[in-house]
Amino acid sequence: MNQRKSESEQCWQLMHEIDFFLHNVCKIPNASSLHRITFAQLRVLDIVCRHHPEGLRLKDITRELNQTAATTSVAIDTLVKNGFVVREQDEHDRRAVAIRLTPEGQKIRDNNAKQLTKRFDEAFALLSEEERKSFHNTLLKIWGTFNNNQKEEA
Amino acid sequence: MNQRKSESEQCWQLMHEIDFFLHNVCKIPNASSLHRITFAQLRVLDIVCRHHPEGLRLKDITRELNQTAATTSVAIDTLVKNGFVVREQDEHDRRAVAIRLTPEGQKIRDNNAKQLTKRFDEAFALLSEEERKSFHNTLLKIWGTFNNNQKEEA
DNA sequence: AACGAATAGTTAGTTTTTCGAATTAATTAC
DNA sequence: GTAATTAATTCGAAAAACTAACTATTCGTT
Repeated sequence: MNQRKSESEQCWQLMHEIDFFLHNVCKIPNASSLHRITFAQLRVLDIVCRHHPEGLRLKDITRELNQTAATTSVAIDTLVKNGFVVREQDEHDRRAVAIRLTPEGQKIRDNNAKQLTKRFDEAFALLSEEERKSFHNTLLKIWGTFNNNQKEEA
Repeated sequence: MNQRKSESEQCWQLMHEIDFFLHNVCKIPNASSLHRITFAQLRVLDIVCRHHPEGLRLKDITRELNQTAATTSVAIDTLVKNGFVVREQDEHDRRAVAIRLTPEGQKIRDNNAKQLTKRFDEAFALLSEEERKSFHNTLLKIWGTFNNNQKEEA
């Protein structure tokens, strides 16, 4: 007989498992297809791609990844080294850099995203548009709660 | 008017969000003391905990993590070093090791689970009954999809 | 206008995570 | 009883993450 668990407990455990599955979904068996890029790098590339062609600042990428600036900076280093993005001076603020996608970066991103997206589609196929939206909203709400609590503790 | 996003794009974003959510919410800020454990390590500890007190073999952990044996071995190294698990000889197969939780490891894991549950409780308190149920159902649905897919592949 | 505070980003040093390949030891198959 | 397989470890290397210290620029206040 399975022991009674609170709804909260069930939920975070489910999220744990889903997160784990998601990362496995991202492991493409035919590894040659995840061409010359790791999943973490692809995520950065994806963020930059969504802001093509204006580009965006390192600060913004850091926020979207919810990571430290140092981590992002190093990640960008690798992407620059591989020729997928470029660092440019921001016109308005000379402290800032603008990260922009190169044609090569765009190509890599499109190729890889296509394959991953296909797998995601299957994974989320059972959700209706409405369900996804509602789920998305609740996630944001919960996240908001956590954020507020954290600030209070600080 | 906000531009209509493709279904794929929404799924991709949902995946980013779940991942982001987990990695931030499940980072318990009280990492001050000896009770320091990373998210990846907690995942291993969680697997071992589910097989307490019999323990389980490195091979099994590797499969559950969907990772290489080398990766798992190194992860176990860290957990052993911190006193959260022990390596023991398997009785039936002298090549194999049995990974078992220590009381200290159990404590860490329980403590973590308790805090996470508390966080979700707080967040859920601000949601309506309906919202909570819908969220839970969606989680179950996604989880179910992944489980089915895995079985098919096997 | 000038000073200090705040912000953007980089660099250095460390630890963790991951992989592939090589290695050791034990077990299974024929 | 030898060959093949399996379980786990080790090594070398890269990526990813963090903190802390640092440079350069901008903002804010007086």
